[in-house]
Amino acid sequence: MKSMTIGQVARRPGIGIETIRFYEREGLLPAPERKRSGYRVFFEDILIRLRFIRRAKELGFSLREIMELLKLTEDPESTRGDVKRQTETKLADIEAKIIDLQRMRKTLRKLVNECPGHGSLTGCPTMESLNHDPVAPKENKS
Amino acid sequence: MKSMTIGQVARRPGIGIETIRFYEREGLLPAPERKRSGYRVFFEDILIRLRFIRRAKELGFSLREIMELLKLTEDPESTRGDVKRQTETKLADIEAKIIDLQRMRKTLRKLVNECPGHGSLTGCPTMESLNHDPVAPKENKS
DNA sequence: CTACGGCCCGTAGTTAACCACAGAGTCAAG
DNA sequence: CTTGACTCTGTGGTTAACTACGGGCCGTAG
Repeated sequence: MKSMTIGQVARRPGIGIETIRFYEREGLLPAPERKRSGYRVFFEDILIRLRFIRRAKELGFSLREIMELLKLTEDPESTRGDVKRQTETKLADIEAKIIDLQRMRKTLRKLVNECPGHGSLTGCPTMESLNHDPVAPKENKS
Repeated sequence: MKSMTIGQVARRPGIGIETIRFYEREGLLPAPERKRSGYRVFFEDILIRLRFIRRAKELGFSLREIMELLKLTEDPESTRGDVKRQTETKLADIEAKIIDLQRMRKTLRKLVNECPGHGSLTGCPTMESLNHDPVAPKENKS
């Protein structure tokens, strides 16, 4: 088992030393072993953990949600159904966001198309629209 | 000209008194008139302003960007081209976000479909995937 | 042995867009 | 005149996910 210092772990692109300590504080990483000096000692498994976290983030999971997922892996009672439910929830979240953004896109496209792109601002269709047209409300909360 | 207090302005759904003061501090609203008592005095035009802000927010503009837009309306030199450019930029931002989310959606859908939804976590395809599969990286920056 | 880089901890700052609160003055109804 | 609702300012807190910093050990190459 070759051990690593925090700096060696962080050397892998995309992770800062501070981030690792932050994840540890937040409970996303288990408290690592320490040398007598207090230096953290890491092994291969930390890399797996960090990769898990990074990939889940790429999929839109928040750190809080990732922690839920990680807790599942430690609970022998947890099932694939639990994981599937979380994934489905996140999928639904993301689909809602897409719909939201598509609505914005539609309106913005209309504005761009209507805009002559020259002339003074007086009567500018885009500005008029912002002043008067109702716009589909943006949903909130992730 | 009927005047309003800040409370009467805020009575319109969706705006808090604190928000109006916040917008004022941030320069999104002009400094209003005051009574000798110090009370702010508002007129109809504030409602237009607030509506403009709300709609631009619904379209995904940040307050900073909205301020840019508002500055344009006050600069006689500004043209529709200026506004169009901002709108196009925002449209591009939003399209990028949509693509990003669509990529996440695709992966999550795959995970949900592969998931049997029952059984222990050992060998759960979703967890395996998070541990091992490369996932298309999420773009960052708004 | 000394220098220099690595690591420790705790605290605080960052961004966005607010929300909350304390303590004080104001306004209007009765 | 009193009461209760409203408003004022200024400051601080919130959430998310880090990032930075200061002061002080640790470890190792030369």
